[in-house]
Amino acid sequence: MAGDGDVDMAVVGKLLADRGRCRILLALADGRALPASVLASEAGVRASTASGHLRKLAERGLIEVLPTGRYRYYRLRGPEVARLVEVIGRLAPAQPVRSLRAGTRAQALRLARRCYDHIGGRLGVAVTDALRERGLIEGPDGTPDLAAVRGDRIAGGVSDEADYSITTQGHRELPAMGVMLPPALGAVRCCIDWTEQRHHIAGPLGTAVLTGFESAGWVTLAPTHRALRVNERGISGLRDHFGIAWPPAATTRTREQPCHRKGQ
Amino acid sequence: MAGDGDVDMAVVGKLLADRGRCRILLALADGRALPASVLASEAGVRASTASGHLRKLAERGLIEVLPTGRYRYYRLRGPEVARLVEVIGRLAPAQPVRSLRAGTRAQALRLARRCYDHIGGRLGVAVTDALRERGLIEGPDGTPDLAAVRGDRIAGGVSDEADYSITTQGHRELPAMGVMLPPALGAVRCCIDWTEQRHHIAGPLGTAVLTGFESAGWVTLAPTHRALRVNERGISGLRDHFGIAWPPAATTRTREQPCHRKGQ
DNA sequence: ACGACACTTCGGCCAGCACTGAAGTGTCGT
DNA sequence: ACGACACTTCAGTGCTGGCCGAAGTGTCGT
Repeated sequence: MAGDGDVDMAVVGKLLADRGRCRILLALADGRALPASVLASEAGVRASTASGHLRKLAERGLIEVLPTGRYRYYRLRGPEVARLVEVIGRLAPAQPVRSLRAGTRAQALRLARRCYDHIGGRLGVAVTDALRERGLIEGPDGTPDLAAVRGDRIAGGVSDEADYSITTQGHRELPAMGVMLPPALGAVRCCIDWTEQRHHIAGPLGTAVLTGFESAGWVTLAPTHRALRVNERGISGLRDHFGIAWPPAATTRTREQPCHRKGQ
Repeated sequence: MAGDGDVDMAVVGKLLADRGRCRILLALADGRALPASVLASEAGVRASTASGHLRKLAERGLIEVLPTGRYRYYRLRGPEVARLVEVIGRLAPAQPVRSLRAGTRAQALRLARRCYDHIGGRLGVAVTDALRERGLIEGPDGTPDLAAVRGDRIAGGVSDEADYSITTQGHRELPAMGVMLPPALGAVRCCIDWTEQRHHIAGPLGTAVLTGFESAGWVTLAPTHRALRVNERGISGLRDHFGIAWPPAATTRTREQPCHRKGQ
């Protein structure tokens, strides 16, 4: 009687129940394709174990494989998987930082990272803020950043997504700023950054911004992980076109995981 | 070195790795609060087992408890959890139907169900179609239903969400149709129905439509599960105001799970 | 042709966890 | 005050599944 004919979420849940597999998905969350050996070291397990993980993930359609010579490159299978990673990330606690390297790496990720097809971290939020301040995009009825206003906890009821839209001014000025707008572009999807707890642009506009930045040579993806590095040209570009001072002043201390305190 | 300081998705994944717990979440997916005993039978386990599940889910902030006398009502904690259920549901396969009761129940769910704060199933899609055909909402650059056009598989690259917006005509006519528009309403979030593989309205407008239907007494929630039943008044209301013939002609056969065929 | 390399499959080991019945706590009806 | 009821905690049991090393397959460099 119970749950028959319903959807069996547990088969996907089991895939997400292992730390190693989650690390693999997280490593792929920037949209790149990575070989099995890299994913094994990313997951912190031997090649044989990682191979089993990858097989299971591929069987369920969460990732796909691109065989290339003796390497086998894996990548996320479609944007819905990236969304799944994002949504779970918002509900999950942070892992404790156990080494200096991990600390600097975590900080780099907090600063700027690639989320499948758009920019996350402080840079993503800063760009979103800049676009709004300059009137290129606007929220529903022109409200400021909802999440920032409320400053809520994750479980506390922050509207999970807000829908901004591009203003006529945005349509006019954005192409000049290196952001090529795709022809069919209605509203702007925004999701909440799990490090910043603020809205940042995603969706088609987010993709356009990221590709614009990349083709202008402003940002480059770190070789081993999904952190984005802003180079000299990017720093001046952000300043001149967006009014963003980068890197940001280190006013915000490394804010620890704001999530669920245990036991009610 | 691996994954430190990153987000630990596995702790959430472990919660989703059990069929019983998933059934609990699914039972709560309509936004209601249910007592532990009901959730136990829904999950197909003894009360003691269910109690353990509920404790774990509550500890991680996925659900919250409302103690009322000797009953303890549980409900999802916030819309992000409902989103998580939706997102996973789209990637998960259907459970096999093992009984006649389960079959009719599954069919009722496919027909119309409540998804936390909006309508899903064929009814949700039908309403969305009706609103678009009558010019009350429109997609980016007025495209028809993207998912319907492509007819794609889940993993095949259907845009996971599209953003529609309300037309001026919609702002004028919707209130007369019993749909009270909230003041701040920019774009319309749409998500893809996991039974219909088509867009249906969610977000604020979805909530407004559902509450409009409910307060007009058109639909009622089934007592034991999240299926929505359309009564006489609802049938005529849907016909007169939306041009929807309900119940729909049974042209579309019970389409089986369209998901991942195993092994590439 | 040879070894080095990337990756997979297989067998065995061990930990974690879902499940239950029984016992305990708090609440409701009479 | 008493039993019925909703729910929780606890101790014991059994299975699922992650992990590794060793061995096997296919690919690349020289």
